[in-house]
Amino acid sequence: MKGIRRVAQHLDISIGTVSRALNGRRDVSESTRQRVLEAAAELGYVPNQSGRALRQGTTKSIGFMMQTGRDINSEGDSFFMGVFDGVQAVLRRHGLDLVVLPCSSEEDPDAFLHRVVARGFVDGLIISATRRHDHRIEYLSQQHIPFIALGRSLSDAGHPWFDLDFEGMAETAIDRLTAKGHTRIGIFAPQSDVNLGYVFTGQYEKSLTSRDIAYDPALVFRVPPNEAGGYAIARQVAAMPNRPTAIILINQVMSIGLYRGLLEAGLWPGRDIAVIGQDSQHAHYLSPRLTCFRLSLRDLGIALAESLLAVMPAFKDHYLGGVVRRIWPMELVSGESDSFQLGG
Amino acid sequence: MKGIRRVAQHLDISIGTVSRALNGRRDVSESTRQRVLEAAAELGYVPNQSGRALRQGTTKSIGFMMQTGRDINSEGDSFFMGVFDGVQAVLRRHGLDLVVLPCSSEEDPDAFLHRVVARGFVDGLIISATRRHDHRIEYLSQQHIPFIALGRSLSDAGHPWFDLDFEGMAETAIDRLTAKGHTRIGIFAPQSDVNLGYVFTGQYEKSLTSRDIAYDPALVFRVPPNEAGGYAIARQVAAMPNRPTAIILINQVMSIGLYRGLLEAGLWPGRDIAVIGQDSQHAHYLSPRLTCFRLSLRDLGIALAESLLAVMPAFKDHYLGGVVRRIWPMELVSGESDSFQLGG
DNA sequence: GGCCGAATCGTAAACGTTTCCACGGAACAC
DNA sequence: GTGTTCCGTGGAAACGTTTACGATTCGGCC
Repeated sequence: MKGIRRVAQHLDISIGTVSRALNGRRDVSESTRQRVLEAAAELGYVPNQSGRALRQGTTKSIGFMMQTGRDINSEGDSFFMGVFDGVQAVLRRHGLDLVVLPCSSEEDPDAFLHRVVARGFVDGLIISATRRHDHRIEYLSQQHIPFIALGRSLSDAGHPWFDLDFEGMAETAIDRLTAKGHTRIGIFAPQSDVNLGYVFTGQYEKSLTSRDIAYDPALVFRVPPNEAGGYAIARQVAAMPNRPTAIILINQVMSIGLYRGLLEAGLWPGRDIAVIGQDSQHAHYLSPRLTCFRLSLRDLGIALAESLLAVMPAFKDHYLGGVVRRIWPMELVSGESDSFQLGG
Repeated sequence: MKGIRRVAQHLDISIGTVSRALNGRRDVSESTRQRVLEAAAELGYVPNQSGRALRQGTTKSIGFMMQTGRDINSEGDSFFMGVFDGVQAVLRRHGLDLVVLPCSSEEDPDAFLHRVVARGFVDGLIISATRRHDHRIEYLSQQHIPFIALGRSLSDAGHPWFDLDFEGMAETAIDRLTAKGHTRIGIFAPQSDVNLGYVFTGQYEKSLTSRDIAYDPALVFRVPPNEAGGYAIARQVAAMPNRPTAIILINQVMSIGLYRGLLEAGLWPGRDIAVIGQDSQHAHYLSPRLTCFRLSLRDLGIALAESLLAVMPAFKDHYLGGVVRRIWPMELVSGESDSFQLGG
């Protein structure tokens, strides 16, 4: 005798009553509910996931699809760990569980997602590494699976998304740099279809032209979004005849490579060239100290999970009906890497 | 009409036949099998996870328990992403899926694991952040859940584990350093119950005494295993009257903090003090270049997954019966951070 | 022709849970 | 005493799948 039957038999009552007692329904007397709870605890009974899911058509778990082993994600692996912590904390409070689903580099992301959804693995989804043109968005919208995309996309199906405030960061950084006399400001732009910060490059151009500074395509560096990319930028910059006087990298890890490349070329951040980057556990230990946009990953995870709940009809208290679009503000913290006045 | 019934109806055959055809049983004619496969592909049918799991008592998925938001894991968050990639690749080839289960910092790991197991979420488990005394090991052994622990533990229940070759690293590093004249060699030791490299400290002492070098407890630094810990070591070292001439850090991220601390104190790695660390995406961009133990995370993940399969009776072709204990060898690659002869 | 075995396929039970429905009894109003 | 309501409980159906088992067909062989 296993499962719910065991505790029912132990108390000599029906399994229906046990189930009702445990699920907090009110058509069961308070005395039997107490006895059931005790017995369940004593026997270490926890409802079987498959049975419950099969019956109620809900798995009580949320999937977080990520893609491993590709340069897409080098945005910062540590990025995810912090986010998971926040997401899981919120979900637990609502009786949900977070299951992270790594799509290996050998598998097609669309096929992977299809498998996950069709198998009925999860009640809702968070997808990351959103691409500018992303089939997953159309698919999930069409299948009516509650989901939220981490990162904007051009495949806008009126779907929910959550993204960093790239516009704000571009404007803030450029405002700060131009105030110090900089006019030649280099940035990183995504190479492929990865959406990573393409909003940023758009705002970059706007912010420049609104200040009557010419937009120079040569200052937009197309490299992979990882340490190697940062290093590559430094090498290119060092070799330029008319090099930029400042560089903005909206990415957690690129500054590591950039620093190394600059230092090798004899260029000191904060003295020979200004650098603004993004905060991370590692960047915090760069020297000279990096001026960067701070980011609490856990708080971001909390907001992300709440945004997902807001598009899940099953959660009436959080449900906001339609589509959620949330932009996460960032705060600039001063370091030494941009602390000089140009032409002074 | 949903699920398997739909494709059965579509072909006007019974659901049993459909199931058999898809599951590769041989009591179904080859012609109907082909028709079933076509129809399934056309209708986009994928067996429902809950139904299948309920019936066969197996979920075809492997859990990877990790703990987020604690300093335990700062061993390197990027560590896991690479490992996941390898693990998932192997599992897929055997029809399994990897689900990563993040235990948030707010939840008790033992309770978390109990919930996962009792709910029948997974067929097997990989547990990380193994502690020296870890209830999870006893629990899983007792429940007869196939699992493997990433990291050794004193709670040795004759259970399967997988760990880095700390003995080899200690011996190699000390051999290399003593050959260059070093006798005062500092190392990092775990603070709490985290097992992180406690094997290393043991071998460290052995390797020293076998070379007639006195073991000095003052050279064993108890700090958190993250960037801040590395930084703390540097500060302590700089302030010591009789400071070590070399430091070994068997951790992916500590060297980042250590470098910063040393440089702030005017100590140059590779000139004033020797440093040996562990490879990582970030450490690769330290300057001067870090002498470190290289590690392919993906390959480690592959070996880890194969080790797990070896303790799962359901996989007869890989099953090795009893307990698996596997030590992952590491290779030292020379950098500049220890490239000087002492007293030269 | 009758019988047997092999090859295919349909039927139905089973997995563990939730939930609808019905039933019995108590309480209450008439 | 009868009817009505309400509460608590048991029984059974249902979720979607796999699989043991039985049924059917067909060919071959005596």
